[in-house]
Amino acid sequence: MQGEGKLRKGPWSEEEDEHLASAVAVLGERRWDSLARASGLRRSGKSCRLRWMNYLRPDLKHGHISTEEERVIIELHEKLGNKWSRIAQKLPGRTDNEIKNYWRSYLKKKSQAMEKECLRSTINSSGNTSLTSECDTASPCSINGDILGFTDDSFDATNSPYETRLTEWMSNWTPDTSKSEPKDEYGWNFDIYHQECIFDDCRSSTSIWDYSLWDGK
DNA sequence: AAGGTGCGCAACCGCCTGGCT
DNA sequence: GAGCCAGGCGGTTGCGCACCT
Repeated sequence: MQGEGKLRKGPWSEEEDEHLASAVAVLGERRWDSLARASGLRRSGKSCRLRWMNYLRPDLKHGHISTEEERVIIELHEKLGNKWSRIAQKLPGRTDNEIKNYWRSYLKKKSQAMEKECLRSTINSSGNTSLTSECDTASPCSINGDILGFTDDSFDATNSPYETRLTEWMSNWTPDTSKSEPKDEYGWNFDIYHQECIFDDCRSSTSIWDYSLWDGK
């Protein structure tokens, strides 16, 4: 298609950013292939669109996801699943890519917390560290070792297609009903995190963000 | 100080969808 | 209705940086 040599890939330079911004100012946010050609940028239309949408758009927020934004993401993900663009529509200034990346790291933290909880429950109930029936029926441990056929070391809960299954599983799982907390006003259950804190005798938090800041020491 | 490891994020890939002819 | 194409979207990869040992 592009008869004028190879298209550039990889990170965008400042000059390219400026060039793209000027082109968008003149031609508008559409016809990205034509825009890419007309601007002289040796980038694909897709690449230009992505760079503009995810980085250069003037209305974008840059920086950490706030607690409130996090709440919205969790709530909407519960309703919509991995519909990142739909979720992003509800968060002005945030991109689908940003939310998707955020969710992946969030999910990773969450799965790690659950593995800890699973181990803790086992230690409490049996006095040793081997997995028992408490963990091996429907927990991350069983997903980890039995159902999906991963070893503990190789398991990565954030990778699809297991991500979806783990998400579904987590939305239903209550690790220890004797210590369960009521759901908050958004219908979200913080059991896992509270129990981690109880275990280390440092229970003071009431939000998942608080937990994510806790480094387990 | 150097090497290893984990994390965050930008960017790419490939499939899907909708509009146009 | 069929085919084509641009754009949209979700999944994945890879790089750079910070932190740890």
